[in-house]
Amino acid sequence: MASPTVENYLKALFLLSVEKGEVNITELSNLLQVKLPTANSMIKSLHEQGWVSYEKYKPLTLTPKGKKKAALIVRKHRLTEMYLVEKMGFGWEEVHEIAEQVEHIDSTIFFERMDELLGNPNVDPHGSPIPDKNGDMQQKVYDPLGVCLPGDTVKLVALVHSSSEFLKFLNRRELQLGAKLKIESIEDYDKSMVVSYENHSFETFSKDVCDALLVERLG
Amino acid sequence: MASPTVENYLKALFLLSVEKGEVNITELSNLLQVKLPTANSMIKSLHEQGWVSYEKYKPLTLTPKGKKKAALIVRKHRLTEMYLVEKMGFGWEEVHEIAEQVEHIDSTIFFERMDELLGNPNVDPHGSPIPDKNGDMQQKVYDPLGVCLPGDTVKLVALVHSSSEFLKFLNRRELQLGAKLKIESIEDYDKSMVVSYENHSFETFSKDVCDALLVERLG
DNA sequence: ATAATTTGTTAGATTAACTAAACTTATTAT
DNA sequence: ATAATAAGTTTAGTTAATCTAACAAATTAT
Repeated sequence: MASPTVENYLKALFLLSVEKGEVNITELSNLLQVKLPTANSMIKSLHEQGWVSYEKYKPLTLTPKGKKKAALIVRKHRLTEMYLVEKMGFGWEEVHEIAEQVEHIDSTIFFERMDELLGNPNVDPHGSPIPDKNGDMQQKVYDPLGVCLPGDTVKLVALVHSSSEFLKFLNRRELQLGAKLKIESIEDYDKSMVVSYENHSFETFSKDVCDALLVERLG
Repeated sequence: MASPTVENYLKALFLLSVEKGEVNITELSNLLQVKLPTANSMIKSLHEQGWVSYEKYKPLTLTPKGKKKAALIVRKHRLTEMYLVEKMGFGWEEVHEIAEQVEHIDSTIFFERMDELLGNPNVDPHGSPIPDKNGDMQQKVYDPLGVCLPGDTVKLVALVHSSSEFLKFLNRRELQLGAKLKIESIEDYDKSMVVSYENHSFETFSKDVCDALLVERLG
């Protein structure tokens, strides 16, 4: 029905609006790696097809139909990532590129079977929520590690972004989702944090890293 | 690199040349469900890109480069079918459509992992050979059940074609690859065969069906 | 308030993949 | 041998997705 290209535009609009609220065409074209006029003319066509609400020079919004469609693509993407990690033994840093392609497969039974074999997961390997079959996604709001205080004990539950560089950085430090972290101290000068977890004691994480780690307070 | 469309043309050329030797553009356009001029102009472009040898009004052949490329697409298709049946619990009649899409995924690690998890299979769920990593495919020549004689005992090892109607027909009769068949008798009038296997005694198969079942003689 | 910058739009082209219609070459049947 | 049919080719045109270049509107900074 919708081409992979159209699906990618819808997904990008969805993800941008989840993280920033408003979406403008420049951001969209950057994310999709196309030139501005390309995105502009595509937006016109998405508007004509009822996926997007659009007025010249105004920010973009998905229509309910567009939002649902987009959420279901995100669902396919995140289910695939989970499947690749859980059932095929891939690392969390390897799955994005593959899922980028698998998400466009048009087969209800394929993704339903994945979902079933995984036991209906509600988060992907990076802690991002998996929309349900109706396209509804409950976005939990977590604190970044960066707002916690010395002495706090927290559990790592999700990541703000999942670039493969960041994921490899975490791999090198053996830090995984679910890990219990204790904040030992905070360096006042640069806000870097010293934390302990599992068999890592007194690891130092920069402010940048801390702001990308989403945690749940314990106790 | 090559678009899914180009990949589909190469795969079609490969499969047609395996089963018929020569390939003409009309057959190709029928298989791909496009009009003759569409196939014609694509063939010109495949020729210019070095995938296909082509002279006006002459039958088509893949170049070695085209043949290897095509075989590796067939490899991805058949590995996927095997994976879907063995690891995801699909029936052999459900996997073709999904594999038609998955075969275009560009990811070496993905298909290598599949291959590994499957234990490097050399046939797909319909008994068709899976080309190796170099694109080499050894096509075994099997007898169709239709040439066997009363009293013969044979093993079902492959199918001539795998339309989902045919596969469902076999499902209804609980006939699977690997089944040992005993030929009880042949009806002279229409060449239909009466065979027994597993817990089915004296099932009748039409000539058409017998010619589509590939077997290996036992003992 | 106006100049500078950023953001968005339009116009004009290109490429890939497709079509219908018209035409040509090859094959087959009488 | 030639007419009829089948197969293949060319031409001209469409749509989706992209681009560059030029221009217009909106926002920001002085």
